[in-house]
Amino acid sequence: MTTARRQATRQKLYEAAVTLIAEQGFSATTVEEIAERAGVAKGTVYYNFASKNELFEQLLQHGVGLLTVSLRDAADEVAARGGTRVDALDAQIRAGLAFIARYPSFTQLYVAELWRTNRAWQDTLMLVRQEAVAVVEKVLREAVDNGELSDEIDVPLTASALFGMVLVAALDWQAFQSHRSIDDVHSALSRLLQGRVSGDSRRT
Amino acid sequence: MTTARRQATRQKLYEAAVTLIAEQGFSATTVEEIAERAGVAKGTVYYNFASKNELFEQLLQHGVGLLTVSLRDAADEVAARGGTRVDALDAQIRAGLAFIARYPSFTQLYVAELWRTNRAWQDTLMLVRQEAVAVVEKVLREAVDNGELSDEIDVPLTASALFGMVLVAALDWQAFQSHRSIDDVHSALSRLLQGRVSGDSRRT
DNA sequence: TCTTTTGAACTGACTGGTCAGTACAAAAGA
DNA sequence: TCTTTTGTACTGACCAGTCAGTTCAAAAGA
Repeated sequence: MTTARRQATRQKLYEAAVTLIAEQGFSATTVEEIAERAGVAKGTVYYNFASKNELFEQLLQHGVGLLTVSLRDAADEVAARGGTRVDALDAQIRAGLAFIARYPSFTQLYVAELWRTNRAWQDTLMLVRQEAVAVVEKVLREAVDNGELSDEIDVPLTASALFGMVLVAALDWQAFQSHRSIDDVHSALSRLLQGRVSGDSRRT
Repeated sequence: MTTARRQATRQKLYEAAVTLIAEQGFSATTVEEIAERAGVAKGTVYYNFASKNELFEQLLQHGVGLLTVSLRDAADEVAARGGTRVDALDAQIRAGLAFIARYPSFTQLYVAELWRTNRAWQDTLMLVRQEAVAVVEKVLREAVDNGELSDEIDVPLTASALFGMVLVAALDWQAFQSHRSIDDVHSALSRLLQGRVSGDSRRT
C-alpha cells in the first residue's frame, strides 16, 4: 500500500532529483547525491523505486502531468468566460511561461532529454510529450474550425513551433535576462503569435 | 605544428563524438566509444585533446561556428540582391532549418546542454550562443530601424523566441514528422513570423 | 641511391577511483 | 504488528586518464 508517508518521501526524492539532474545531467548525478539532498538514506531510494532509471521515468511523468493539467485549465478557464480560441492560446502561452518560471529545473531537464534517441525512457518521453502537445493542438484545431485562424496552417507543426517558442524564450529569459517580468515575455510572444511583429510602427 | 593528418584525426573524432553524445549525453559517452567509432585508439584522443571536456568544448565551438557563418551568409545574400530585412529573417529561418537538417546530432546536443548550469563548459557555451543570436538580433534591429518591423518589439526576446521556434519545430520535424519536406516546415514558420496565422482564411 | 635518424602521431594495457545496486540488522513510525 | 526508513558495508562493473613503447614518413647524411 502507498501510504502518505511514502508519498512524502517520493516527493522529496523528486525534488532532489530534478534539480540535480537539471544541473548535471542524468548520468552525472549519483543516487547517493539524490538521497543526500532529499535527506534520506540510499536504501530508501531503492525501497521506493526499482532503479535510478525508474525514479527518473516517474519523475518525468509526474512533471509533464502537472504541465498538461495547467495548460488544459488555462484553456478551459477562457472558454468558461466566453473568450475566443485565440484568447485561449494566449492563456496557454502564459500558463506555459508560469509553469517554466515555477519549475525551471524540470523544464531544463525535459528539454535536455526530449530529442535524445536510444534512451531507456524514450517511450515514456514520447508519451508524455504527446499528451502535452495534444492540448495545444486541440485549441488550434478548434480555432481553425471556427475561422479564427487560417485553415492553411499546419496544426501539428504550428503547435510544435508555439511550444518551442515559449520553451526557448522562457529558458533564455530565466538564464540570460532574469530581470524581465513575466508580462514582458508574455507580451513579446503574444505579439509574435498575433502577427503584430510584421508591419510598420503605426500599430499598437 | 598541426599537420593535415592531425586535422583529419580531429575531424573524425568530432564526427564520432557528436553522434554518440547526442544519443547518450556527455557523461554516458565514454572516451573509448568515441575512439572506437572514429577508428583510432583511446590514446589518440588524449594526444589530440587534453581531456574529454576539452574535446567537447572544441566540438561546441566548431559546430556553432558553422551555424553562425551560415546565418550570416543567408542574410548577406539577401541584402546583396536588394531584399528587405524581413526577407533576410526569412532566409535565416531557412538557413537554420537547413543547418539542423544537415547536423541534427549537433543541434540535439547543443539544446541538451544550453541551459544546464554548473557545467565546466558553461562559459564556452554562453559565448558561442551569443555569437549566433547576435546575427539574428542584428537583422531584427535593422528591420526595426528602417520601419519594416514595429519598434515596439523587444529585440533580444524576439530573437530568442525566433531561435527557439526554429529549433524546436525543426527538432520535432526530424524526430516525429520526418516525412515533411523542408519547404513545409519553412512555410509554416514563415506564416507564423509574418502574422498570417491570425485572421480568417481569406488570406494567402 | 641507399641508410640512418628524428619526431610527430598513434597505440593499448594498466591504474586508481567511482558508482549502481545489494544485503541486512536494527530503529522508527503508524 | 506491519510497513517504512536507516546506515553501514560490500561487490563487481565500468571508466578517465597515463605512459612506455611502436609506427612511419620525411629529413639528414654518406
